[in-house]
Amino acid sequence: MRVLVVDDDVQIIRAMRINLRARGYDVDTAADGASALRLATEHLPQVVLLDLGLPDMEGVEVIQRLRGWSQVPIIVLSARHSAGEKVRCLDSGADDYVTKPFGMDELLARMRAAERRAVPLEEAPVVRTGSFEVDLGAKRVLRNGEEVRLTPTEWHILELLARNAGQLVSQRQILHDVWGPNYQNETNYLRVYLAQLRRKLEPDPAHPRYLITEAGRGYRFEREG
Amino acid sequence: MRVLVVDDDVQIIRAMRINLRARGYDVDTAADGASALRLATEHLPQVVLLDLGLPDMEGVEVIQRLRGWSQVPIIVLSARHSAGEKVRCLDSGADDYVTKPFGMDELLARMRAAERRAVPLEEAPVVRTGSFEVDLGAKRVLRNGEEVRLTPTEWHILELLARNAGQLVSQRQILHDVWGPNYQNETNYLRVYLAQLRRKLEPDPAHPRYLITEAGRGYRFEREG
DNA sequence: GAGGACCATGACTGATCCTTCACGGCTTGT
DNA sequence: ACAAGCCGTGAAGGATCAGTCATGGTCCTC
Repeated sequence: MRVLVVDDDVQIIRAMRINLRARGYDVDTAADGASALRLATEHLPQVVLLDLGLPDMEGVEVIQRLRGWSQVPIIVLSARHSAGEKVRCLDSGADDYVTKPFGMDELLARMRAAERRAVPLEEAPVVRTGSFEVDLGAKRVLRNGEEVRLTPTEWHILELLARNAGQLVSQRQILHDVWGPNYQNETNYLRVYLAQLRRKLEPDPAHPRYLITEAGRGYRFEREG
Repeated sequence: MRVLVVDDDVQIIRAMRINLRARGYDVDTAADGASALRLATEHLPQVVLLDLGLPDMEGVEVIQRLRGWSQVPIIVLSARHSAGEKVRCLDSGADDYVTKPFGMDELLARMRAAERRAVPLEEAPVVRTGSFEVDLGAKRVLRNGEEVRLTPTEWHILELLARNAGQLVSQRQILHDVWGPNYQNETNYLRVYLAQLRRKLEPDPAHPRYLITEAGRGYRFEREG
């Protein structure tokens, strides 16, 4: 669940990032309207928390430009209690308007409410190869139409590689993403799990076509065999 | 555009009725939870404005019973500033929570926001498997043409899985949806209830074909055996 | 107040998964 | 050719997770 936090106050950004991370959100942050709009197009967050009073743009303008192409829930955070501002934001397309100071619990509840009724816009993110397909939404892998059973760790690694299909993912990055920051030297694990993934997915596990090793650098998910 | 105003204060009822009428709404009013629920079923309002502190029923209960069959936007109006109350209402299914005193303009803007994103209600889908069918609209399960009796909790879990048929649903998500945010570690419950569901629905409960466990990941409703 | 339905909770057993190690092949540089 | 890394493979112990059964509690009905 990805959330985009837009605020020009570094303190707030930090506090929000910590709080939201702890609740299991992936957090993007932006300090101005332009980078907010860019990040929104790149990462497609499921919720946007928008502070008013950005340096480069009116809040209403950010809302309108987001609404130009996206239905993502927007929750406005603001210190201004002006009723007119609330009405303008809500009528521009914001979903909710919370005035500072607010409790984190309340904000989280409002985020859940917004997510709950969000249009399930989903484009089906499925990564296909010549031999199997990875359904990132359903969290499952099909090979010849049959489901392949993966363990949590196996899936975690495969998902990471598939989301970066065609690109090299470094060993450090995999270890960090899957096992956390304290396992960056356990390249052992990668060898074991990559072997298991190949055994389950590759036509000829001894000569991988899709899960490619780049010696000393990392691994790469290749779509075309 | 019909709106249902629920409040036990005659003054407020009158004021709201006048204000909303002037904006072109058709207004129903109820002074307690029971008549609110009855009016909601009879007139199918497009928005519900719900005051807390009704004489006969907790606000959360009204929300839950409405949500049992309706997706109508619910905006809670309350003099209580307690954060816990807000969280409970929002997590029970309320769309917004406005604290008194509030400006009429703000309320109207929030109503417009709620109406805007209200989904035109979907047709009741039925999820079929080789052994039974789940009627999400009628909230019941048929097996060999006969109704299977499910307890509320069993149904809640089955409904969640069936709505996401084919997709993996994590344990956390089920626990959060069914028991609330404070039960995310009670994986015990899932084991017990999944066993009960299998006993009632699976042809061979010891070897489930439709309610699939993925160890460490979650559960999956599988349509095809 | 007796009974039944439903829920919460704990204990036990079996299954699954993770970690770790050992060994051998392959590549690279000297 | 040899040594040193790096990688792939298989297997074993221990940790974690799931299925099952049993128990006590609460609420509602009769």
